[in-house]
Amino acid sequence: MRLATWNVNSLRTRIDRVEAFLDRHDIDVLAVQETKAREEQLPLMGLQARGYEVAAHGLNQWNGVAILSRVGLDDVTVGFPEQPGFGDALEVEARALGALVGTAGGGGGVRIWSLYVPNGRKPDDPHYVYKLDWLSRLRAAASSWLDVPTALVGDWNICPTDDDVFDVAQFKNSTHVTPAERAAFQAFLDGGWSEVTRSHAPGYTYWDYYRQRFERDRGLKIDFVLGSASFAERVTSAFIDREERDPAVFAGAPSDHAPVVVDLAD
DNA sequence: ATGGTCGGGAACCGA
Repeated sequence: MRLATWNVNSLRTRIDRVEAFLDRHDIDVLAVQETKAREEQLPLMGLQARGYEVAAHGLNQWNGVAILSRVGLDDVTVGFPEQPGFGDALEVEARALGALVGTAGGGGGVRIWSLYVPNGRKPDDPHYVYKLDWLSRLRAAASSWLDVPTALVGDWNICPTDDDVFDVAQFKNSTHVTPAERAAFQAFLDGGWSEVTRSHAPGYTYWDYYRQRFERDRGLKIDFVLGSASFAERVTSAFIDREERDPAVFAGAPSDHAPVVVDLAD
């Protein structure tokens, strides 16, 4: 089974590229972030023609995540109902989703969570506290799935090491690199999760749109796949599709994130 | 320290 995660920065704007990406790499399950689309706005025709269905989708006022799959789906759970939203009480918290996805061969399901970890904005912003609290709640919620094949995939908005930042000095007053955020990420690893892409696919996964950050390879590594033990042992390879981020390779504007692809043994 | 570029949705906010 081939799994991918990709912050697409608007599914509607990017749909042609998403479909081409699914075709190009023969993807079975795609976890997407920043869909920026309400349910009724999802561009489904081309996806359904390719055999994909939306396994899960959730949206709050400024974001949205989804899981697209062409393999059997089962027992889909959506949302994080115990999680309070940030700010407006009417805001729907739905930036973490879980879906149980059965493998095509039938040999046991894999749980895929499509995550958009809150950005944090600035270390002195209330949203930063919210980010840390959100991660703590996610870890607690996901811990019960450590004993089954589970992957927490998506945009973590954390650079776990200095090597994951093009210039850590530029981030001295910024989120993504603070000790508290790194400790929050490390807590997942200490708790039994394994990051399964780094060893196969080193390098950045995100480059800001401005100042030609991609062309100069001044990026961040913030998109990760954390697997439970029974998921991690099935991972055979992984790669970052840098071409998808390269403005010179494909038609139309790229997302600011590159997709990360993971292969699983049956 | 600021600004640079995107996307959404129609003025700025979020990243």
